[in-house]
Amino acid sequence: MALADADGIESLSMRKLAAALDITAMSLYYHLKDKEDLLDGMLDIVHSEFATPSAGDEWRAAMRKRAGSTRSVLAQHPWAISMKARTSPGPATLGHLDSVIGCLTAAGFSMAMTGHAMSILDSYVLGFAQQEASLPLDPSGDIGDATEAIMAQQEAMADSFKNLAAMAVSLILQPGYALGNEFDFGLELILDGLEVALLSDSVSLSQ
Amino acid sequence: MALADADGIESLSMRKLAAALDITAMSLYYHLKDKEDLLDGMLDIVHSEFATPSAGDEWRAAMRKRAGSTRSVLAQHPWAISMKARTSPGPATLGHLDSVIGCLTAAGFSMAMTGHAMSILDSYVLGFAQQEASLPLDPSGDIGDATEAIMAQQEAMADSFKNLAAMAVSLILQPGYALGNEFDFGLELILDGLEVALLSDSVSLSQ
DNA sequence: CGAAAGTACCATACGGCGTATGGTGGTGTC
DNA sequence: GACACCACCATACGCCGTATGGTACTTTCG
Repeated sequence: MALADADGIESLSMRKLAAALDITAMSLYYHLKDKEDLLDGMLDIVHSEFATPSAGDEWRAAMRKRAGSTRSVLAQHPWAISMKARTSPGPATLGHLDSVIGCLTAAGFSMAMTGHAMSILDSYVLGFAQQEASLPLDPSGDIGDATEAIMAQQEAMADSFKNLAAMAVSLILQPGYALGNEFDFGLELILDGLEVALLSDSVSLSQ
Repeated sequence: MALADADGIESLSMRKLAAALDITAMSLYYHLKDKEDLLDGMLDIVHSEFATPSAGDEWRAAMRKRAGSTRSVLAQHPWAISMKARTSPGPATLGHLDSVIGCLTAAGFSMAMTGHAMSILDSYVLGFAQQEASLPLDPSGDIGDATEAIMAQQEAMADSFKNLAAMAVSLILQPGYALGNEFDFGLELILDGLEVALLSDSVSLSQ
């Protein structure tokens, strides 16, 4: 994982991993079935780093914490993002999901509504992490260094893509703009929506 | 793209692509700088398949159409999902974004709110597509074939992951459950939230 | 006309990859 | 003292992306 964080997942080879461990490539195959097996294990470790709700947590706070930690963990291990859509989950992955379901049902969510909530939250956070990872931002989230590169394309865009150009100058290039702010907006919007859905859900159940 | 759709992106090599075109691998390098160049081009074509809002479209309908078409296009080209987070957008990508910005600002969204709306919608749809692609579902979205495999793990899970097991039997394995239904729930929740935000946005602007 | 320039393709080769096959020496057990 | 097991390794095969340096054929132009 240190190698993948430093040089990118595509440059992690069995030979390089072995060299970092002072053994040869083939020795790895005593411990691992194949490279897939290695990646599955790495992904499960990533899942173990996500904040997991404890029994009794208030659901909104728990989901906020989970979303935030997921985002920051995935920012630290960007290679995990595209792998998250991987079949064959490990124990950490399953345990994490289990706690989330427990938290939501304890808060009064029906099983169907729990499924809805997890689907929308997970999709949002995963998608956001992926978009965030694709931007040439420094870790602060500030647009910083990229500004000049964008300004260079600015003239070419002004003709063909007027709206895009307008957004660039009046929003994205403004000092203080950071994609991180967008994350909270969307997350709160979703949590608000879920709260409403939760209310009508429990009403319909109690009738 | 046909090759990537059929056999997966990881099995698309310059040699195989060349063979499919009845030329040799090195001949491709007359037309392409390198393999990255090829992938960038493929991704831009995918972007051109997304439904793009026309001037004057009602924003909710336009965003619904865009989200739905994005989802189905990405389901058809699953390899594009992990590539979507790719720097160096092509003309189709930029043109698409431009139209979306135009649609939202025309509907009364401020530039900041347009940014919020695009961020949350794009994150949600992209994340959902990624999760959808990772599930072993048949194209209908029905759980179908996977049921037996899940049932086999069922006993092992019942002990360690009680909530997960409960969700499996009472929700996911129920006949008629399909992940596709989750998509619409989340999308409408987000659109509702944006509508509320749009109203308070224009109120605060008119004051 | 003939030469130069440009276009589309190709043969060969290099270093890297995942991993199949078949070892090797050290340790613990009965 | 025989045997099994553990952790590691040497060699080799068939892939991969692509650097280098061609080759025919067509178009352009003095």
